[in-house]
Amino acid sequence: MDIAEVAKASGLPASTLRFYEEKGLIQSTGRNGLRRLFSANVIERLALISLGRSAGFSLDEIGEMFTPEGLDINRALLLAKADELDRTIEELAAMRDGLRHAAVCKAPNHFECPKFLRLLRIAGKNRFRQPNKLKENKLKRGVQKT
Amino acid sequence: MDIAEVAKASGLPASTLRFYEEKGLIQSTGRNGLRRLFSANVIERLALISLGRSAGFSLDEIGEMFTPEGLDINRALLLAKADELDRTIEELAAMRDGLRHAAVCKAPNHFECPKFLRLLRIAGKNRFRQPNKLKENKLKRGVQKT
DNA sequence: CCTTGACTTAAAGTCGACTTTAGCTTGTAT
DNA sequence: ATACAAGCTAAAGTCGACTTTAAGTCAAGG
Repeated sequence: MDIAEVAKASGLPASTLRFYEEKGLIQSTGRNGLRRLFSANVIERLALISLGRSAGFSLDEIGEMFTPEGLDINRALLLAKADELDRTIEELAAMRDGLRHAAVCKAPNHFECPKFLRLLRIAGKNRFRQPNKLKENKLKRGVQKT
Repeated sequence: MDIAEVAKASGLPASTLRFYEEKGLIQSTGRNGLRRLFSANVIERLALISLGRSAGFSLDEIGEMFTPEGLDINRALLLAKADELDRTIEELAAMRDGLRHAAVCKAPNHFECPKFLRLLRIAGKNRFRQPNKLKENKLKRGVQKT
């Protein structure tokens, strides 16, 4: 299949496919002139990559999970990520509760509110970040070059 | 207090404090020569900012919550973030379960495993990202300019 | 008075995952 | 045979939140 077909089947733009190939995450099976040719199983591989990304793996980490023959799941790494997710989930849950409290708390100064102070303590422990432009990108991507 | 004191009290590097001031998130009360002077309440403000970051707010969003007089918590925004966190937590939990399953699943091809396929479906819905270099940065920061 | 170390600024650099651009090349349809 | 849409490459740009760098200022201690 050519790159456009892969793009359509995987939902990823061609630029991303080229980028992934350059990174060694997928391979093309050959060329027809200049044009890359892919075998159908690249679709599964891309699904795996998307999955990994969703689970919080970096592209490099995902790359390390693949062996020449195919995917070689590193079980220890999976379990470590799962544990990491557990910790993240706990922190996010605490934050969520704190936010809901803050929204109704009527203490004039939040620093006098014990719940708020607890929240502050939790927050101090860790910093994580989330992007906030993902949907926009998805939308743009869908609309691109109509 | 001068910037070094604020840095120490807040745990943030001076460069970050200047950056936040430039962004309008904090203000200095004046100067002693070139040097910024801060009033003590900037510490609380910084705690609030760190809290917001931990809860997933962007600096711009945090900025919008402050009014000239101080902080003016936008309750609707807080609740919306809390709901967003709920959704994120659900997805992360599904991912975590999927990872744990994948680590023990012995199906030769994961695409034949229904649990795995369900995971794939969930992953397809959303993409979120997490950084992976935060601790390193923190460590480096502690060691800097010994 | 002079050194010095903490502070200042503006501008550039970093990180990860891509996207965009500019300028070519080519398979395919007419 | 020729046009042209679709592919190609290398390089630069983007986003957010900072950090780093280079070059300059200056208050305070000796």
